Amino acid sequence: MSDKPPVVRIAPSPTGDPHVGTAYIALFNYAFAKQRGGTFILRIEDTDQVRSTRQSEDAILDALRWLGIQWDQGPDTGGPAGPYRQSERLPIYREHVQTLLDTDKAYWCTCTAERLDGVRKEQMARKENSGYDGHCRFRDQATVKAEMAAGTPGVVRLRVPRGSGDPKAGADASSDAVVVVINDLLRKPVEINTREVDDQVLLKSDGFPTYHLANVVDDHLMGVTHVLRGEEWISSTPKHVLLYQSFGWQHPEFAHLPLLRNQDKSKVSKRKNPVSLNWFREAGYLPDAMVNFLGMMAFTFEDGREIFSLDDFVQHFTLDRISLGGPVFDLKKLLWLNGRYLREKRSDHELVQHLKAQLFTDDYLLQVVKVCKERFEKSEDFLAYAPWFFTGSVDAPATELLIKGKTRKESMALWEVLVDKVDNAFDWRFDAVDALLKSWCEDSGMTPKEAFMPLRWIVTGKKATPPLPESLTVLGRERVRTRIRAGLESLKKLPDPPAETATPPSKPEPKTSATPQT
RNA sequence: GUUCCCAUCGUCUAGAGGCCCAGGACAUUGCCCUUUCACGGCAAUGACGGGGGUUCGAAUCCCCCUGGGAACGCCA
Repeated sequence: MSDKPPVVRIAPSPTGDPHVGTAYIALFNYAFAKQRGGTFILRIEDTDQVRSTRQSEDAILDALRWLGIQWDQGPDTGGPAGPYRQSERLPIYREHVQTLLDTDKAYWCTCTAERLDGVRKEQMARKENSGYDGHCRFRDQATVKAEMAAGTPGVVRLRVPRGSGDPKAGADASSDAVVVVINDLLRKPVEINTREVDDQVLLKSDGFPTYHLANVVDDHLMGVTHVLRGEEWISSTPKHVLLYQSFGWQHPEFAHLPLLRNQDKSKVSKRKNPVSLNWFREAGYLPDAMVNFLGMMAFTFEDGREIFSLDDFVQHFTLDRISLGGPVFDLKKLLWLNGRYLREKRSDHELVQHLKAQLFTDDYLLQVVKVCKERFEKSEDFLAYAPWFFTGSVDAPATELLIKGKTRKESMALWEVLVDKVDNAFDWRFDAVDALLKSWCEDSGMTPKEAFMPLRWIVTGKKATPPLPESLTVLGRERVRTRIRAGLESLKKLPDPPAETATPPSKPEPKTSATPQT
C-alpha cells in the first residue's frame, strides 16, 4: 500500500431514512482516512430521479453529524472536486459517456423493457446467469440512432470485452477468455470471466447516469484511492474495473466490508430490525454508544477493549483486524453499551440535559399539552393519562389488536399495510398523517370506526386517548412505526383460533382477498 | 437457477500449526451485595458444521461436501 494520504468516500443515495448500514460504512471509511491524514468525502448519489429526495439527503447528513462522523468535502461544505451531488454533475457524465462512445467502448441500445424481461426469463429458464444478450451491440449504430431520432428512448451500454467461448460475444470475441481479476484488500484475488459480466447500462434514457458510471467517474475525478464499501458490491466490481480500463484509468483499491445482518443472517432490513438512525436517536441511544457499537461490528481492538471512543477507533482501526463473517446487529448488546455510557460517561447533570432534550423539550410538551389539555384536571392526572407519549413501547392486549370483523391473519395483513405506509411517509405533518390514516381505511375497505379503536390500542396501549391523527402526529413516525411492529409481533404469538366473532373457524380459508365487501 | 463471498459459544468475537480438552464481552442461569428494583461482584451453562488430506502436531494450511449470505434492474 502506498503511504500517500488516502482519499475515501461514503456515497449514500438519498432515498429514505438514514440507515445504520450507511453509518457503519461511513465510520470505517472515516477512520481509515483520518488515521493516515487522508480525506473523507461525502458524495450524494442521487441519480435515481424518482426516489431521491432532498429531505432524505438532509436527514442523512444530519444523522452522520450526530454521530460525529465529519466529512472533509461534501455537498454542504464544498471542496475542490465538487459538486458533490451527482445530479449536479450531469454534464460531466455525458462528456465521459461520449468518450466511451467515440472509442467504441460503449454503444447505444433501444431495447424495450419488455424485450429485456423476455430475455431475462429465457435465461433463467435455461439456468444461465441473466444479463443483456447484446442485441443492440451488434446492430448498426446508425440504425439505432435513427430509431432514437424518431422518438424511441435509448440507453448507452458498456461494450464488455468478451472471449471466444462467450455466447454473448458475437463478432467481436477475442480469441481467449477475458478474465477480470479483483484484488480485494480483505480477500484472495477473485477471477471473473467477462462472460458473467453484463453489458451494463451507463446512461439511462432520462439522461442520468447509472450508479456504475457515476460512481467510477466520480471516484476517479475526486481522486479516491480506496473504496471501502459493502460486500453487496462485490459482484459488480468487475463492471467497475472494466469501466476504469475503458477510460484508461487506474482503479482504486477495493475492500468490501461484511454486511450487517438481521437475527436470521439476512442483510439487515427495516422489516426485521430498526435500521433508521433517527429511530435510535429518538429512542434515546447516545451517539458515542452508537459509534462504539458500530465499531465492534466486524472489528476488534488488538488489546480486546470493547469500550472505545470515536478517536480511539480512528487511532486503532486497521483493515487487518476485520473479520469477514457478517455480524448480526444485536440490539441487546447495544442496549447494554448504551446503559454503560449513560451511567459511566455522563454526569448527573448531563443526564438531566439528555432527558430533557430527549423526552421533555418545551416543543414536545407543548404539542402534547395541546392535544390533551381538555382531558386532565390536575397535573398528576396528566402522566396517568398520557404516559405513552413518553415511553418507548406500550403494552396492549393482543386481542384488542384484532380489527373488527377480521381474522387474526387479516388483521396482521392490515397492520402490515399500515406499516408500509408509515415507512414511506416522509411527511409527518398533521395533514399528511390524517390523509395516511384515511387512505389506509379506504384502501382496505374499513370505516374509521372499525379501524381506529384497534389502532388506538396498538399505538397507545390505551382505550381512551386524544384523537388519533393528532396523537400520532405528535408521537412521531418512528414511535408509531415501532409500536405497530411490536403489536404485530404480539399478534403473531396470539393463538390462532381466539374468540373470533366474524369468521366461523375451521379451515384457514382459501386465500380470500384482503379487501373484502364494500 | 447462475456467479461470487463467507463459516469458532444463541450473539459480537480472540485465535495467523504446538501457549487452546479454545479466551473475552452481551444474553441466559445461580450466588453475593441490598428494605425493593437496578447497578456492581462472583460463578455456571455454552462453540471450532461434516469428511478427507498435509504435518510429529490443525480451530489455524489444502480439497470436497454441507450450511449461510449477496448479486444477477434504465435502484443504488
